[in-house]
Amino acid sequence: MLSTVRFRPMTDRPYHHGDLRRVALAATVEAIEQGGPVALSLRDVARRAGVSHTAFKYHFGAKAGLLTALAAEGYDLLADAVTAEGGDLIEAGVAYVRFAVGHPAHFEVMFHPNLYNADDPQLLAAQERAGQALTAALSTSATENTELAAWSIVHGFANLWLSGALPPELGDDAGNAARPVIRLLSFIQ
Amino acid sequence: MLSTVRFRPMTDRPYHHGDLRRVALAATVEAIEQGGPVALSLRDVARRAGVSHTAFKYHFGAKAGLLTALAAEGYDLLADAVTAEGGDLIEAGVAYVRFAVGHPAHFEVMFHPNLYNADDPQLLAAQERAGQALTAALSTSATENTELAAWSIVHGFANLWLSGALPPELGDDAGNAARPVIRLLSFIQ
DNA sequence: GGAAGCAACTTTCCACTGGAAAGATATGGT
DNA sequence: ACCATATCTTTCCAGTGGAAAGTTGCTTCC
Repeated sequence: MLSTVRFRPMTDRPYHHGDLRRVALAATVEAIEQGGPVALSLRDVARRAGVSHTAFKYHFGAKAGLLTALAAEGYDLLADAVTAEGGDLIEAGVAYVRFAVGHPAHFEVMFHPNLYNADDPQLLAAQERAGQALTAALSTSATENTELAAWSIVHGFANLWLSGALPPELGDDAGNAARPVIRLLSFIQ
Repeated sequence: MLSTVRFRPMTDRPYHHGDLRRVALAATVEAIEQGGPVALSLRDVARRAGVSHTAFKYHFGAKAGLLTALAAEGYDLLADAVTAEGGDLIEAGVAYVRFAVGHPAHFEVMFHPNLYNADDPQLLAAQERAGQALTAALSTSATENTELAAWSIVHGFANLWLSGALPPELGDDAGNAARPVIRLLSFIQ
C-alpha cells in the first residue's frame, strides 16, 4: 500500500548510519581544521555527517566525549608515527613535527586537556603508548634535562609553525624545516 | 520630586562605567584562566564586569575585537618581560616561560590568530615590539637555526608546562624548572 | 548657561548552540 | 514471531553572540 511509504526527513541513508563513530571523528577534524576548537559546533559536525546533532550522544556522550575520542586517536597516531622511525632521535623528532602539522586538529585538542575527559581509560592508554614511544626514542639521552630539551624543541617548533609565527622563508614542509633545528640537539651534552 | 528617581536595572554604578575597557580585559583574563578560550562567553565577562553583554561593542567591536586587545596587551607584556633581562639569552628565555605561565590567558590567545583580528594595527605594533625584543635577546646567536632552536625550546617548554604534560617532579616554579633546560642552549654551536 | 552633538552604555530581538528527555526504527537472539 | 537492545530522530529548553534601536550623561561651542 502507498501508506507504507515513510517520511525520511534529512536524507535517504538508512536509519542506522552504521559507521557514525568514524565519520563523526573525521567530520570533527574537518571542522576544527577550518575554525579551531573554539568555533567547533556539534550541529555543524552533525550536518557534515548527515545526522541529527544529538546522534553523537550514544557514541560519545557529550561534546567533551567526542573530543576525548579525538585526543585518544591522536595519541595513537603520534605513537605510531614516532615508533616508525626506529631509534633515530632526530627523525623521531621530525616525525613529531610532521604529525602535529599533518594532524593539526588532533594535536590542538590533545594538548588542551580541559577540552576533554582527561581520565578516560581509552585516552589514558593511548597517552601511555605515546609516552613510551617518545621515551624509547629518547633512550640515548644522558639526562632528564636533555630529554626535556628535545621534547620542548619539537613541541615548540610544531606549535610555532601551526600558529603561523615562523617566517615564510622556511618553506612549506615543516619536517624538512625542523630537521636542521632538531639536529642541534646532538651538540648538547 | 519623587518621580525623578530612575530605574537602575543592573547595579547602582553610574550609567557610564568609566573604566570598562580595562575591567573588561581583566574579566576576560579571569574567565579564560578558568575555562580556556573555548568556554569564554561574552555574557559571562559582562556579568563579571557588571555591564550588559553588548557593552563591549563600543570598545572592541565583536568578540574577536576583545581578544585582539588581549593579544596586543600580551605582546606588550612579553616585550617588557624579555627586555627587562638585558642581553642575557638564558634569563630572557626564563622570562619568556615566566610570562607564559604567569599570563596563561594572554599567551593562549596570542598564539591562536584565528581567535582575533590579526591585521589590527595596534596588535601588529605590539607584535613588532615583541619580535624586536626577542631578536635583541638572540643577538649573540650564530645562525638562524640556533635562533629557531632557542625560540622553540622556550615556547615548547611553556606550552608543555601549561598543558600539564610535564612531570610534577619539576615543582611549581616554571622558570626555575626551565632554566637548566634552556641553559643547554649554550652548548649549541 | 543652554543646547547640540558625541560617547558610553542598555534593551530588545533573532538565529544559533549543547544537552536532556522521550520517541522511532532497525537488528539479532531466542 | 517477538522481545531486548543498539542506534538514531524529534522536541524542547536555557544559554550565546551580534544587530539595531533607544537611553543617558558629558563636553564643547556659541
